[in-house]
Amino acid sequence: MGRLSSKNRSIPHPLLRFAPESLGLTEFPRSFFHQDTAYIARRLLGAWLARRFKGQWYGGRIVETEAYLGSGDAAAHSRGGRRTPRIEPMYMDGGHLYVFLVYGMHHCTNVVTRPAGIAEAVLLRAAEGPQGIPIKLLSGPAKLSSGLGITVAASGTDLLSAGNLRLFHNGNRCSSIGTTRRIGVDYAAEAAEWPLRFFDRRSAAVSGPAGLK
DNA sequence: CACATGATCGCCT
DNA sequence: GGCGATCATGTGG
Repeated sequence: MGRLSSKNRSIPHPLLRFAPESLGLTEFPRSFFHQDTAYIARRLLGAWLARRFKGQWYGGRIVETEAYLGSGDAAAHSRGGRRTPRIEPMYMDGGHLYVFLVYGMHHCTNVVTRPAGIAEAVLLRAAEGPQGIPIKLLSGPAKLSSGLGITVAASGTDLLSAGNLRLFHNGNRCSSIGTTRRIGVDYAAEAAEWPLRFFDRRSAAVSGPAGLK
C-alpha cells in the first residue's frame, strides 16, 4: 500500500508560514558555529529555523535545545570516535545539519558545531510557530522535524549556503534560560546527568512533562 | 498527573 | 539480533 509515514513527509505544515524579511532577521556567520557547543545551544534559543518550500518560508522560534559533545560523550552518536555513513555530517564544518531517524518513524534535527573533524552538535528539541499557532505543533524533536518537513534527505546540508534551510536571528538573546539533564539518554550512564539541555523559561512550547522543566 | 505500552525500521555490532 | 537523542494513547490514582 502507498502508506504515508512521517519519515516520507517532507512537506512543511501550512500554519508555519512566515515572512523572514518582515522580522528583520539576519544569519549567523560561520565562526559562530565554531564555538563551544553548549554555548551555541544556549545562543540558538530565540533563533528561527526556517525552510523555503515552493517559494514560501516556513519556520519556528527555537525554545529548547540539547548539546551533544562528541567522542567523550556517551550519549552522542559520535561517542568513542564512531564514524559511520549515518553520522558523517556530524564531522562536517559547523553550520551544517545532521538529521537522523529514530524508532523507525521519527526524525531528529541537529545543528552541527565546531570546525570540521570535531563531531559535536545541537539537537533542536522544540520551537514556537508564528504568532497564534498551536503551541504543541513543534514541541518535541520529532514534531519540530515533521512540522517543517525535515527528513534525512536534509542531513549534511549547509545552513549557510543560502539554500532552502536557514537559521535566522534578530539579535536578541534569550534572557531566561533553564538547564537540565538531557532527555532520553539514560543508557549513557554518567553523561546522561550532564546539564546540557537548555530551554526558554518563558515559553509554553517546551517539550516533555512538567516535571522536566 | 504518573507511568506503561506499542508502533516500526535503519543502524551498528 | 537488539535497540534507540520519540510520540500518542491508554490505564489508574
